[in-house]
Amino acid sequence: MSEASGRGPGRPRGSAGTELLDLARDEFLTKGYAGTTMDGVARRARISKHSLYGEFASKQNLFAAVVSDWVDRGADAMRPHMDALLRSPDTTAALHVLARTIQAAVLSSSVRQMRTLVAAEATRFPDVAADYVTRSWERNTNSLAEAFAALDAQGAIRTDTPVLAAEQFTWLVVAAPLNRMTLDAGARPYPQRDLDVIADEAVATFLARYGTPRENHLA
Amino acid sequence: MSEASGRGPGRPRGSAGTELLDLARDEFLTKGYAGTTMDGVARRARISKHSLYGEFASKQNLFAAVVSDWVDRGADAMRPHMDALLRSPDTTAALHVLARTIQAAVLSSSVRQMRTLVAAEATRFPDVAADYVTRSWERNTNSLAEAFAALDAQGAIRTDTPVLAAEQFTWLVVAAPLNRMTLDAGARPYPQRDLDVIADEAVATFLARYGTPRENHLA
DNA sequence: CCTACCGATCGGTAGG
DNA sequence: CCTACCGATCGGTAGG
Repeated sequence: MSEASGRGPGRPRGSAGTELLDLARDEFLTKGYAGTTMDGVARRARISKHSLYGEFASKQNLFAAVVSDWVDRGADAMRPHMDALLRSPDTTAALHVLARTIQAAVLSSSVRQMRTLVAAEATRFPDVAADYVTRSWERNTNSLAEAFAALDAQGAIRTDTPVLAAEQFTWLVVAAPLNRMTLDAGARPYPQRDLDVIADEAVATFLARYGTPRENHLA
Repeated sequence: MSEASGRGPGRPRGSAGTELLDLARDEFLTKGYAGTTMDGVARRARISKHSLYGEFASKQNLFAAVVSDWVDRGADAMRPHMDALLRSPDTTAALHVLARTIQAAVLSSSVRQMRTLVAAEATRFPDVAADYVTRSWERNTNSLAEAFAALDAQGAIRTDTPVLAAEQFTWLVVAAPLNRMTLDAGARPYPQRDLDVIADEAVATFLARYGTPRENHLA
């Protein structure tokens, strides 16, 4: 793992593989596509540009690899949280927890930066953008939709359109703060108290529509 | 208005004022900030770079003017639609109409492109981004919140938190398609039928939470 | 208004 | 011969 673990008496190796992709990702997220230079990536990785071009034939190639690697690692981030939702005896409480989990994930600095970057370059890199949407957003939405379908079968909620319910839940939980944080990067950090209110109200609205009487959600 | 309406026998004038801002806006929206060149703007406006720098001292200055002008023109776009909502005897039907109006506005190509551009440059231009959020998004949300407060007073809906209700309504209506269209620019046009379903389901969920019994929204 | 420039820096490639 | 890498510089283009 250490970049200084040279073999033999030779020069310490620079970054490569996953470590190189992480470096490059940070450059792209911080400076944007146009603002990122191959020189800068190479310098930061302590390798020559020649070596960098040996791994990635062009800047476009590097960009696509960075986004693809990022998508790989976060594609099923929501899956582990679905079990807790399905096994909880208190669906309302479990939805409150899930709402905060989704907020933490989607509103994280890295996810917001990656969304902004991919959107900004969607015209130049339509394949990268399409891959991001399909393997990241649609995958996580489908995980939640499957969980909602299972809850419907349990009688804990009631919905015939679980995908639509999953999208409504997700956006009730994150859309307002995501919009604000994305457009107004210079603003003060979003208060946790405001996020809690939004999460609570999202669950309340969701259950007003999809809750079942026996769960007594609206008490 | 015509750019060829020279005065006297002289050379036809190039673009200036609002027309110049429109040209520059299209350049920024199409090519992004970094991809837009002052040479390109000047050439397209048929003025010299010298003249362009006479009106805007720098590229940053031009960018700020373009966004500010855009915000000026669309700041209160939703206001005229609030009257129809308040005067309609059928609140449910009026909300369906409003949902489609909001979709048409927010999902339009120009609004999506401007959102993406401002977000991409929010780090470099925090003031521009903050101005956009405050005078565009917050203003329109507040218009809707005022209308919801009036509907509550009428007994047509029931809410003690009209701003929150307005945000929930807005994002139920536009968040999912906005996310898709923003991230996946190369995709086929969003089917109107899908937008209609999303609008209808948004109204249904909204009224499940905020509707009043006497309106019989859930029949 | 235009041509002609500047200092700098870009993505990509050369020889060794 | 191979790999991994270097210093230097290419042709073009950016904002000004």
